[in-house]
Formats: sequence, structure tokens, C-alpha cells
Amino acid sequence: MSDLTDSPAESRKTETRQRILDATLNLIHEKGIDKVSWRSIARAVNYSPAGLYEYFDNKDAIVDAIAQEGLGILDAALEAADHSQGVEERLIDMGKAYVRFAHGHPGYFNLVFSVLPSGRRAREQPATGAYETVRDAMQDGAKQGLFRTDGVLDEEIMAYGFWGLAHGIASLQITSLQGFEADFQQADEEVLRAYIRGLKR
Amino acid sequence: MSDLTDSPAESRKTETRQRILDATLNLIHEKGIDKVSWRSIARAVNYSPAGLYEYFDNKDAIVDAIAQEGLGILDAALEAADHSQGVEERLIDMGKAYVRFAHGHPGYFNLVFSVLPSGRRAREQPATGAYETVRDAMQDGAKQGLFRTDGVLDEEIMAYGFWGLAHGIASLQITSLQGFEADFQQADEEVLRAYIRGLKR
DNA sequence: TGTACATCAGTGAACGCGCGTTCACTGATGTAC
DNA sequence: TGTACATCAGTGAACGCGCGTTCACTGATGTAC
Repeated sequence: MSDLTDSPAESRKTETRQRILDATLNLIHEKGIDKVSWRSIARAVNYSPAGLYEYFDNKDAIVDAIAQEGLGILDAALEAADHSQGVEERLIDMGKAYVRFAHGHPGYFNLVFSVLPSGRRAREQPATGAYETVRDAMQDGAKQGLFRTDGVLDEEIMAYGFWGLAHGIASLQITSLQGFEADFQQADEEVLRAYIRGLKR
Repeated sequence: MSDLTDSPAESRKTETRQRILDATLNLIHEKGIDKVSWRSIARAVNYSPAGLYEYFDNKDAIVDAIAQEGLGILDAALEAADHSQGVEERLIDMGKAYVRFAHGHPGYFNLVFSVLPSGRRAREQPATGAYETVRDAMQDGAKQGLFRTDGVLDEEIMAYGFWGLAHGIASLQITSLQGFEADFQQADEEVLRAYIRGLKR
């Protein structure tokens, strides 16, 4: 993480920035993002509200930085899941990884994919990296002749649907279905497989 | 809407309640729910903040009432979409109706399906009525021998996946993909069909 | 090594603001006789 | 129909609170000579 060209002063600053980000993510987990105020962040890192301005210009800057971190984690998770043998297994693993990400980092997940509570739109094109990983796998499948290639149902749309399915079951699980007792892991695998089956020629 | 047994006084009260709900939904659309305060609702209906207490105990009560309305609309939309000939068409129509609901009523949609900004969980089991409409169609399909009936992939899981897919593409469209130029209607139909195809025996 | 000064990281008090809630109140409408 | 009273719908002022931001400040650390 620490850049070798950083002066000691710069790297201390970077560390503090990170401490602030970590504390804020914690607060988001605990209380929901709308209850997280500038002052509450300052309290969490034992600073005066004024002191925080040394590190960030405003709450949006902090939230944006956290969302970027979240995106990085998601990107990495999907890439890590992209190393199975066949195209189908790669896709299934990615779908599962997506859901696991939502469960493991609901704070990030909500931040990245919601209309932000501030009313601002979520980042411009969230998760483009992760999305491309999915689309690439779809393209591989199409190249191998695994999938239909109707005029309409191209790789882009196939990837869109897959992403939507993974996203949908993930967000249902962490919102409406939170607390439900069910073997979601198995159900998720089944429905992801069903979708892929439907793409085949 | 108005109950015939209501006294004039009671029905005036009901009307005012409705005016408050409508104004609040408007505010939610305009500014996002977290920016909607008790006082801003009062301002919107030209009441003093104190006057509102005649009609609702607090903001949560108002929001809950709106969420109930939203659920009613969604239930009705899915039921209305449930009148095509074959099971497959019924499902496709419902999926489209779901997405149309999200587009047409993003305020309701976010309210019903998000972790509420207040940090409260969304209502206990949102959209059970609408969900059951989907599951019933799945069951019909299974009864007719249209779908596989593996041990694992039962109607419940099929419905869960369908709901997740519709929910996922809907929420992507109104958040991350908002403003994108694409023929989502066609893409949605294709991916919904692909999923259903994957359920078939 | 010591001294003088500059920079840095952070403080504490203050500002004006919008919030939710309370309370005593008022003026209009409804009811009883 | 008129009068006396009760209820109703809503007001206005006040409360204490947490908020974001500013500003003059301080004490510690770093730098130059």
C-alpha cells in the first residue's frame, strides 16, 4: 500500500486517511450511511470536527473514496473467481462471488449500487471492471459456440442478464430476505445455472 | 376509496391524510427520502409542523403508509399482468410489469425494497402478494410438466430466481444504468425468456 | 550543538441552520336545549 | 331561531439538539545556519 517515494510525513498522512476511511465504513455498517455525519466520523477517530478537514474536503469525498475501495474489492473478487476450467463454471463462480461480496461487505455493496442517500447518483459506471470480467467470460462462451447467437441475444445482453440475476438475488438477500432461513447458496447456484442453461444453443 | 360509513368529518380526515401521503411521495421523488423531514412535509401541505401530528404520529408512520400503497400498486400490476394464455407468457408479462413498476414508481420501489435509510429494515416481507402471483405461475408451469422437477430446483427456487432476475435488472436500470441509452425493454424480455428456457425440462 | 524560525497537525469556541416535539392557544364548526 | 358550550383542526412560539463550517489559536516537529 505505502508508496516508497512517499516522505514519512506523506505516509503518515496516508495512514491517517486510511484510518478515517476504515472508521467511516464501520460507522456505515453500524448505523447506516445517513446517520453518519462529519462530526460522528471525527468522534470515531478522536479528532475535532475541524481536524478532519486536513484530510478530506467533505463527507462526499470520504464516501467516494470508500466506494472506490469497495469497487476494488468486488473487481478482485470476480477476477479471483474467474479461474475455473469451463466457461460455465467460471460464470457460476463469479455469480457466487458477487453474492458473497454483498454478504461480506453490505456497507460497500449498498454504497456502490444504491442511489446514494445524498440523492447523488451512484458513481458513474460502477463496477465496470467487474462487469467486464463477466462479459469477457460470456464472449468466450459465445466464441466456443456454447451459447446461442441469435440476432438479438448477444454477449452484451447475456452479460447484462447474468449481472442482473446475480445482483438481484444478492440485494434481495441482504434486504427483504435478510434473516430468512434458507439454503441460499444452493438456490443461488441452481438459478444461476438455469439462466446459463437458457443461454445455450 | 371513501368508506360510505364514514362521517363527513372522518372522510375529510381521510382526504387530508391522503394529501399528506401524496405530498410526501412527491418530496421523496424530488429530494430522496433522507432529505424529507417532518417540517418539509408540513411545508408541502401548508401546515405548521405541529398540525401534522393530528394525522400521523411520526415520519415512519407516513413512510410506512406510502410503502403499503406502493406494495398495493405492485401487487395489482403483477396480477394484471397474469392474464396471458400460456404460463411462459404470463411470467414474461409479470417480469416486464415488475420493471415497469420500478421505472414508473422509483420512489415506491426504493422505499419497498431498500434497507430503509433510517436504518430500519424494509417492511417485514415486502411484496408477498406479488411474489405469490409469480410463484403460482411457476407452480402452474410445473404442474403442466413444463418445467424440470429435479429434487433441488423446486417451484420456490424457480420463483426466487425469477423474482431476483426481475428485481436485479429493474434496480440496475434505475440506479447504475440510469441514463444509459439502450433498448432495455427488448433486452429484458430476452433475458427473462432465457431464464425460463433454462427452467424447462 | 544551539538557536530562531517556519511549517504542520490538530484544537476549541463560535456561527447560523433545520430538525422533532411540546404546549398553551384560538377561531371555526357542531351540538343541545 | 338563539344562545351556551364543547369539540375540532390547526397555529405559533419555544425547547434543546446535532449538524457543517469558519477561524484564530497552539504546541510539537522540522529546517537553516
